[in-house]
Amino acid sequence: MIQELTQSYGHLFENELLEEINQVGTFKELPEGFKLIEIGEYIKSMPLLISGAIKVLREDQDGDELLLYFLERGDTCAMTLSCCLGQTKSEIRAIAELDTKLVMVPIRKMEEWVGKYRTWRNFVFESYHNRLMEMLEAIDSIAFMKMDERLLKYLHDKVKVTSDIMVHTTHQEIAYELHTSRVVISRLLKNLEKLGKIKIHRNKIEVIDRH
Amino acid sequence: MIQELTQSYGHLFENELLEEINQVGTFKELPEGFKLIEIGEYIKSMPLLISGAIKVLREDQDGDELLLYFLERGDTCAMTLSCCLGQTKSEIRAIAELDTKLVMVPIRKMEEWVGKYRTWRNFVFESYHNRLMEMLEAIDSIAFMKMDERLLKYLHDKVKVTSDIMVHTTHQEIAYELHTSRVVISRLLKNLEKLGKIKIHRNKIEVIDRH
DNA sequence: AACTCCTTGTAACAATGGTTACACAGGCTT
DNA sequence: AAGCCTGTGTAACCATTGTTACAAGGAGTT
Repeated sequence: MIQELTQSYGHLFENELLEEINQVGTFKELPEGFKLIEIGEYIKSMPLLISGAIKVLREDQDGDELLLYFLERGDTCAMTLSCCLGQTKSEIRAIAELDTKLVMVPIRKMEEWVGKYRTWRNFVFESYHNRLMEMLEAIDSIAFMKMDERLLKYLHDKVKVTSDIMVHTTHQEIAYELHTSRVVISRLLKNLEKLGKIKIHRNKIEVIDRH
Repeated sequence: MIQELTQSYGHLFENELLEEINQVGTFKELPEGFKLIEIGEYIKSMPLLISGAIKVLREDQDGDELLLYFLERGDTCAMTLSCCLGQTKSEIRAIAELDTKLVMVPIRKMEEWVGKYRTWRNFVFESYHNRLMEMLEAIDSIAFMKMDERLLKYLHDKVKVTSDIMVHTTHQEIAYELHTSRVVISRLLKNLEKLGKIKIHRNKIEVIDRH
């Protein structure tokens, strides 16, 4: 696992820290769709992403979902981190968006390293920063954008995360993640198709106007 | 200033740290309405709240606003912190909601203390945690609640922050902070009044059904 | 009292998004 | 081919929110 760690985190951490991570961390490969964290669960370790992507979702009391953001290579989940330190339950759900490789690090070590390694500390702070910025972006989308814009942004984001202009999703799934109904998504997708921004296929959408 | 610091932060920090804060920090009293931070500004110091409250707002390109959350005694602004460490511009606007006392601490010190004081480190992490949770709450409100629920929540939050069941605000101001129009707010307030949850006065709203 | 400014009330209408209901198409199994 | 399941298209309708326009009230000033 050490070479994969070095590849993704070598520019951030010194060898000593990489070595420690290698020793206490557990390497995992998750298939697409695998649920890492469920709302209400206690969390015992923290993921360091090597490859693939994780989507982070919020849910309300009625079970309505909303996509918050994606984690990619070099990211960690500050929300997890936050919950760990506070010993609180997870407020979010995390699901592998793609086949994903990552290293799970026990919380205890994580705290120890914050005191021990400056680079780790910076990494943790930067992670918090990134997550805050992504939350802001999520808020912007919901608060200021209309559904058709949100939909297009959603598709572009998916294209970026998966590196594939074909978004393999059903209208119903999109509806869940944007917290709206399938009918609305079908309607708006049809419009986007008329505008030449996408092409609708069965079980997948081709994004044409990426930018 | 040391006694005010001790009062608000004595249970968190050791005397040595309190002493340091006392030496490098600047004590400030801000009148209600004072703008601490504007979007796009660079930030050079970090606020530690002693008393009063700060409201934190987000704005989109068209100048439309949205209230994110309040900071109160014992809080600091993780967003500020985040921007400091990353040397990026502020993504938010911060305005004194009440007459407010606080201590401004230069960034440099702040970073130094993260390495030096365990208690400070914990404080900073906890602050990040709290801010993330408040962002989640904001997202929940916008994504899952209808405008009348959001309005009632807004009023209850104001009551809590100001410790006053009279909310001294115009309908227009509320409309700005919830990112809707004055007419909508007037309409929904009238409804809430009919339901006996509030009483509408000129320039202020009496919240009856607090819980 | 007359005037002015700010705030609130209200009606009428438009736009967006949510709901229900149903038809139909594609792909798979039997 | 017949049957089935899932996914998509579409119409009709409703609810919520946003917009425009105007009336009127409260408070202070002249």
